[in-house]
Amino acid sequence: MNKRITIKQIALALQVSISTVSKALNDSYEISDETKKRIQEYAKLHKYKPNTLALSLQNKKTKTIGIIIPNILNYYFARVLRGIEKVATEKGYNIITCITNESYKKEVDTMEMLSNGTIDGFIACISEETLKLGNFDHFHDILEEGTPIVLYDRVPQEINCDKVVTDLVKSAYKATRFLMKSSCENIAFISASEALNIGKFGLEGYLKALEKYNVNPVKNLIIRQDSEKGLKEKINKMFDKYPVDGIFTVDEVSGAITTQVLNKRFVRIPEDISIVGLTNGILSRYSSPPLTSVNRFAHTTGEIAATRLIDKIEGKIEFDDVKIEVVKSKLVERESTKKLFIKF
Amino acid sequence: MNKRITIKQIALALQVSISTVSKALNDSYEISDETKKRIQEYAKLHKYKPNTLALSLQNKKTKTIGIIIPNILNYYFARVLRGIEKVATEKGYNIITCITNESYKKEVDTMEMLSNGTIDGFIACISEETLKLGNFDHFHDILEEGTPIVLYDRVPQEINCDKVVTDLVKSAYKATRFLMKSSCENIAFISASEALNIGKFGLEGYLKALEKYNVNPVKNLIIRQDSEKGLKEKINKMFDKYPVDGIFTVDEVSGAITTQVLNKRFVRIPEDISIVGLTNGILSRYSSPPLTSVNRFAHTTGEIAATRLIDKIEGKIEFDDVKIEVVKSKLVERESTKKLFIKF
DNA sequence: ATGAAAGCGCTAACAA
DNA sequence: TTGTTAGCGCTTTCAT
Repeated sequence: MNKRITIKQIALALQVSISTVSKALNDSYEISDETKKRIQEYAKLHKYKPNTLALSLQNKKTKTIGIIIPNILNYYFARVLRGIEKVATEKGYNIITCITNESYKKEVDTMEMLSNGTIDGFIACISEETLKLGNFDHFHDILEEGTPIVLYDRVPQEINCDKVVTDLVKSAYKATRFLMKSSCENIAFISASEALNIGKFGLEGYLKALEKYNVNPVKNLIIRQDSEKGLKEKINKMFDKYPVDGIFTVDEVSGAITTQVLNKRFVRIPEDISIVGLTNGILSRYSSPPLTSVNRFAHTTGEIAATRLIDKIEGKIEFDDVKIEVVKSKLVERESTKKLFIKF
Repeated sequence: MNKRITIKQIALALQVSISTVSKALNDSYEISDETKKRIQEYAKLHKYKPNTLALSLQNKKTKTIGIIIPNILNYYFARVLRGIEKVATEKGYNIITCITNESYKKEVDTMEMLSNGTIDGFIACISEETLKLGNFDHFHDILEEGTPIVLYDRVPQEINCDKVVTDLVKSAYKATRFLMKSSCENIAFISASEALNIGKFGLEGYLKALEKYNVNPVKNLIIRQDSEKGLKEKINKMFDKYPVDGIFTVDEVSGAITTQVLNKRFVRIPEDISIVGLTNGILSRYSSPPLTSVNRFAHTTGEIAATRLIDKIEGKIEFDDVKIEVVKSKLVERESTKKLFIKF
């Protein structure tokens, strides 16, 4: 079945030694042009391709990096992946992508499995469950073995390796501030991602902004849960009771659901209520109306992570030279907020 | 730096031979319990993990499958990936995911690169550019080498391998019929994915449905382009001129943009105009209102593809036993269409 | 019960 | 210019 040809077979067919073939195929100066030509032509004819496995075994380098993604349906992660992929390809690296589905076990298993010669390094985002458990031994083990890791998005302090993050608190702060600058007075906070960074830091930034502008947080204007279940009802109830005129949503789904509720209640966006989201993905872009939101430059995050990892793999950076890179975010104004004439 | 321990080192440390260590670690009956214990304990202590590369080289099996995805930001593909991933994990296979960004060159390069021992088989969706060029030599080559391929979603007849598809024509037919059954009389067709299967077969199904119900297609009610550029304007113009009361959109973005336009014009959905989409992703689910659309069971598609491929890799199916699996689709009723009381 | 040796496909130091 | 040999980490057959 497997018809792939090896240098051994070429050597046999052409009555030369294996090493001659190897050298000829690598265009070594040691081999005569004539022999080279003969060998290369034969190789081409028979579609010879070097066995990557054998090469990797030899070089102790696989030119592959392992990517750990908690959830590929998350648009942010998909975009990070794209960024990684771009840089990896440019630098001649393959990527092997693994999805943990936010599971601790899956994460441990895959990382164990890959760290046995299959990959030269990891770019990982820690799963929700692992984060909750707080058990990072697998990361420590792998680092100890000398395999470099770059963490992105979710980055516990306990793990001593390179990290790429967005300053979510600041981003949330900016988003909330924007609402206040467009003269919203009762700004609600909605999150369906309570367990994640985005939920935690989003709230932090939101509160920080309120404090800065001397607004007292109102408990009933803050909706926090870790799934979208029952969110619609909660939002409706909040609107029934309170004169909300600004909403800060942490994740895209919250933003979308809020918009659905508002549209159904015939509330005008942004005339009656403004919305700003902390996540800028397709839902925000294609919502009716399109939602103003904070763009977290996922693509850049991926690029930085990949560049850093490959530099480390190739020894351009010392293994112990560990760095945290903070990717800037940017508020993208769309139609869910009033135009501001005073820029700040 | 690289502190991974090998059997050789264990052998040296314990003053036994390499093969003894190998056998002991594989729990061979040949080795005395005592020696086994000694070796296994030492291995555990030093966190010995077998080198996957060496194993693969030996076994000529890598237990890895290569996944080719044209565009990971596409929700459908991301879901297919999940399905593949699930089955692969269950069966102890790793996946190495490559994104072609719809580029022919990228596709050829990655597939060449991986088909040299890195993977045992491919699950691939052909890139848009490759489809346009009509050059499938790389697929033929790989198949000839004895590497199994399962194609999904985009499946040219020229390639003789396993395939998993959705019957898009039928799906589009069903979607259009649904609009007619809810008494729409002027049904528009909107596509921003002209170059893709979905655009082509979507139109075919749409026209088929019209024909079946003796409705003459109106050229001006059909909008076809291969990007979303200027789509909004075109849709607006169409609404200005024609009394559209039903819309069939092929891709999610078209659906979302149509909804945006409609909302902006204060057209009520579904009271004034109904919308049905051929793609069921997050945009449809979280749109205002949520869009009725055809669910293509991406997850199932991935599962089937992976199962088929692994069966083939493991020799449970003959290499030449080639099959096309058609995954059924299902119309998901949401709020962009009127409720039908007569089921059909 | 243990070990020596060959081999998976390839490279590279060394020899001829 | 070409070939021999050892070795990457591991398994497996065949001695011992």
